[in-house]
Amino acid sequence: MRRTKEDSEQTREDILNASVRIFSEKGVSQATLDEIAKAANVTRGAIYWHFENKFQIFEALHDRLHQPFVSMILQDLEKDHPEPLQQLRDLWISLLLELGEDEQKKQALTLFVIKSDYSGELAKYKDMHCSSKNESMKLFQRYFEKAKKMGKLPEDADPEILTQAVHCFMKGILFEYLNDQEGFDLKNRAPDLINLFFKCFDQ
Amino acid sequence: MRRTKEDSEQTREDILNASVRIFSEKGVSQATLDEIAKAANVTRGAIYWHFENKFQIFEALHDRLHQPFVSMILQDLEKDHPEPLQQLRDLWISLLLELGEDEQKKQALTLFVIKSDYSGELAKYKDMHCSSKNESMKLFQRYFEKAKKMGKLPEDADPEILTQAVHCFMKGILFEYLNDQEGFDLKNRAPDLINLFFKCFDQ
DNA sequence: TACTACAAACATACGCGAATGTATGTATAT
DNA sequence: ATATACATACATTCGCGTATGTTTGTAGTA
Repeated sequence: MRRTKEDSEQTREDILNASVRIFSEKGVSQATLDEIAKAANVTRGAIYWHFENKFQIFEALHDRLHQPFVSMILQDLEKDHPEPLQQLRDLWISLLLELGEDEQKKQALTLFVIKSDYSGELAKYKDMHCSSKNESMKLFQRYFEKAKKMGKLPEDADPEILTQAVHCFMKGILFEYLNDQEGFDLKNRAPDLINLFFKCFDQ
Repeated sequence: MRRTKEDSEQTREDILNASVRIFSEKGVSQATLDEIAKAANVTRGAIYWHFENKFQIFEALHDRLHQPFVSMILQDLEKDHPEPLQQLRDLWISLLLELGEDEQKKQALTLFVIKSDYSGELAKYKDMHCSSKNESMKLFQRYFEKAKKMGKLPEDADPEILTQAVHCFMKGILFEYLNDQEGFDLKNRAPDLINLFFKCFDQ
């Protein structure tokens, strides 16, 4: 049996990695702790040592995904790009292209976008997820506000509506891609789709 | 106890209506047959009389939603509208506005767009759902093909990509609205969002 | 440095409730 | 009279949480 601090931390990571895989495949409510344990090469005892229950794992996974995402956008916003709309467009294209290469991220996004219906026990976490979404939406809105201040947008353009539109579009792309990864040629289609959408804002 | 044919059919409908409500609230896998039975004022015995199991109810609900939708679009396509893009835009706006008034439809869409993750036992129905989606996407594509033939679109415009874009956008709007109906002012926002998107295609 | 005691880090075993499917009972329309 | 249209009763399974057992790192002591 292993018992050093590093080993323990590794076990925790193993459990999280197994969980995101199982959760994304079967949904949180359909996944069993025994299944996760087997996938992580531990027993349910180990899981209960590190987490209170299935939903605490879910919460831990959410943090692991969301926090880096926010700080990444914040970092991108720091740059004083001369064309904020182009910057946002490029950000989304690269995000989608990176996603196509990162199995872990795909699993995590599948979990939080598609497979988590936030009902029953998960309802408690809906607010958490909603406020995360609003947080990142406000960040995206800054791109449009920047653009408007720089005169890159029509006078009557409403940054809030534009943000909502982009957000819906991206959510839809993510949803469709994650739902049918083979049928959706992300690598070739993502740039076209995004470019098409951002043409709305030209002039 | 009731036992005429009409009563029996009414019981079946009661079960379906209760199911779509419970399913949309808690997700298919979290919903129990006992809960559905109570909501329909019957016992589990009645459910097992009319359906094999929970998933047969799910399948029956899918048909009840999808078939009218397809025939409605087909009917709309029959009209020889001079501006197919405008026609599609108006179709979507009215679809969304009607949705806001129709609690049953909201429940059904919530079920099939958000709450059904098609994993586990539901995996069998993913293909069914996917082909339904492709079927309606091909119908939407016809609007763009019409428009292109009429010279209402640039030469290099690809109807398939346009269709995919619209589809992603609409899915995103639906998703966001259904996920947070109070936070999303569908009645006021839907026209703005759709109009914004369709401006991509003007010239 | 070696020895001890304790607690960390799990594994194993147990009991429980909840949901499912089926088997059986029953009233009534036809 | 019989099959329909259910209601009721029963058995089984499955997953969860907890209680308990076991091993080993590590801190304290001398």
